[in-house]
Amino acid sequence: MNREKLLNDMFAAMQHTLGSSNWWPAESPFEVMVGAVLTQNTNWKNVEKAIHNLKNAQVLTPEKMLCLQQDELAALIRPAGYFNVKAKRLHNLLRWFHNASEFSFSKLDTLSMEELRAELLSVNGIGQETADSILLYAFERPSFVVDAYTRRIFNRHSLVEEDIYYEDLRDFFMDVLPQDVALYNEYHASIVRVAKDWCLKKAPQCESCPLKIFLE
DNA sequence: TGCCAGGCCGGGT
DNA sequence: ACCCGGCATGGC
Repeated sequence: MNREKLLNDMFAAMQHTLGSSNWWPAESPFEVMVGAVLTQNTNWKNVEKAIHNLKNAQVLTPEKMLCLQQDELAALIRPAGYFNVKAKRLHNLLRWFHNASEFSFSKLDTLSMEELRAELLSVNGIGQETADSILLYAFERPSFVVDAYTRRIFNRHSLVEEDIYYEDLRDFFMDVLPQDVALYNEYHASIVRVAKDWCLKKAPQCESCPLKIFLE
């Protein structure tokens, strides 16, 4: 099979049906970073409530958030679940951000994408998906984000093994797609929308799914 | 009502 | 190299 053509065709089909997704609704790169941690294994609706609380308390800035006690931060992000671990993880991330660049996104421009990725992964609580989400949606680096939906959908289409490693699944896309931030942004967003709007329905709407024609 | 959501870590084998 | 329990709320 020609993986490059297949991935391009699947993307075109999703775009045709969905249009553009305008994804990761956030008012700033910093809000993206925070949301990336808060959404770990958590419904986005709950994350929105937590972010609302942070804005309401006027602490959605790196300086103020790092000044909060962990239990104060935890109380604010309570609706997002796992609030104690997430408060720790946010503080870990913020301490790194301060040490690495004094809370400046642009100061990290000198790092290569893989260097920056390794830095993020060194933070306790930042795993591969969270790191790639931050790279793509906050730093606007071309790092393809894969998640449980990506694995499920591409496995169902017999394109990858069900237990493929995160890194290998990421390479499955990055080895053939151009290193393009807008493309990766939209590709990941489209996969999530297909999963939610077709696959995860109580009665899956496979007949009308934009990816249907790519099933063997 | 119970099940699950845009994971990750630490400890065990 | 895997496997598993813990972490926790709100929506359906």
